[in-house]
Parts: sequence; C-alpha cells; structure tokens
Amino acid sequence: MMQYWLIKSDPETYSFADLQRERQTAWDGVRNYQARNNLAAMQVGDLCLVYHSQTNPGVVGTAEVVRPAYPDPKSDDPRWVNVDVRAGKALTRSVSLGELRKHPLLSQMGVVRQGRLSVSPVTAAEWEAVMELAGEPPR
DNA sequence: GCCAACGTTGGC
DNA sequence: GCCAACGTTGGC
Repeated sequence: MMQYWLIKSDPETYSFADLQRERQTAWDGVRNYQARNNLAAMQVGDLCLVYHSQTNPGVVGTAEVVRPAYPDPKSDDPRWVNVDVRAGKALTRSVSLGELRKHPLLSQMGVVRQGRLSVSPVTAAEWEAVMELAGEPPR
C-alpha cells in the first residue's frame, strides 16, 4: 500500500531546485529518531511532499522514494539511515506553512503540529488537500 | 536576531 | 529514573 510523507529541507542547504537538477538524491543527514523511524518505514513508490524550511516555509514540490532505507554512509553510527528519492514535480503554486495552518484538515499535519520533525507521515486526504491548494489537477 | 519547542546529556 | 542545563531547529 502506498504511503505519503513530508520531507523537510533548508533550501540554503539543499533546495527542491537542487533535487530537480540532480533528478535523484540520497536523503541524508537525518539525526532524529522519530524522523529516522519514518525514513525506515518508507517503501519504493511512496510519494513525498518536499517542504522548504526557514525562508518562505512551505511545500514546494513532490518526490518519489526509489530506494528504501539503508545505512547512511556519512555516519559511522549504523542507526542513521538514508533513502533515495527522485524529483517529482514542482507544484504549480507552493503551499505556505500559513496556508497549512489555516486549513481545517491540514492544520493537523505532522509538520504543523511538530515543527521540528523533519520527516513526517502524510495521509491520503492531506495529500489531496495540499494538491488542491497547489492548483494541481486531480491524479 | 530572538525566542519557543524540543531533544540530548550528564549529575545525582 | 529524574531533572536541570545545554544545544539545535525553525518560525517570525
């Protein structure tokens, strides 16, 4: 069964444009157990909302999981894992954190309730609502 | 730059 | 096992 997720990045460090340029990347550097557990639960084919933190925080694009969790080679601690994701599409219009907060359904999203969590699950209903706000046609 | 929220560390 | 101190993240 396909699942949805939200993955957060500071665009100064790694932006959605960077992902589009590279087409695919290792999603690494997660050093929080809850976020790590979410990474570990990802399966190939799962879809992700890509969220920019810091400047103009909000959802800017989508990505697809293409490799499930594996140990982060940049860490000598095997507890930390990466997944590989492929760029999906840039949203027709990005959806700001403020819009998520205002939306009756989306105000309950993990990213809103727990701002510091960098990888969080997204329900199918939340996914659809974000796509609608983003001006994306139904799939 | 400030501050709130939260996670981690370490003393006891 | 508790809790204070400290560090980090992220919104504003």
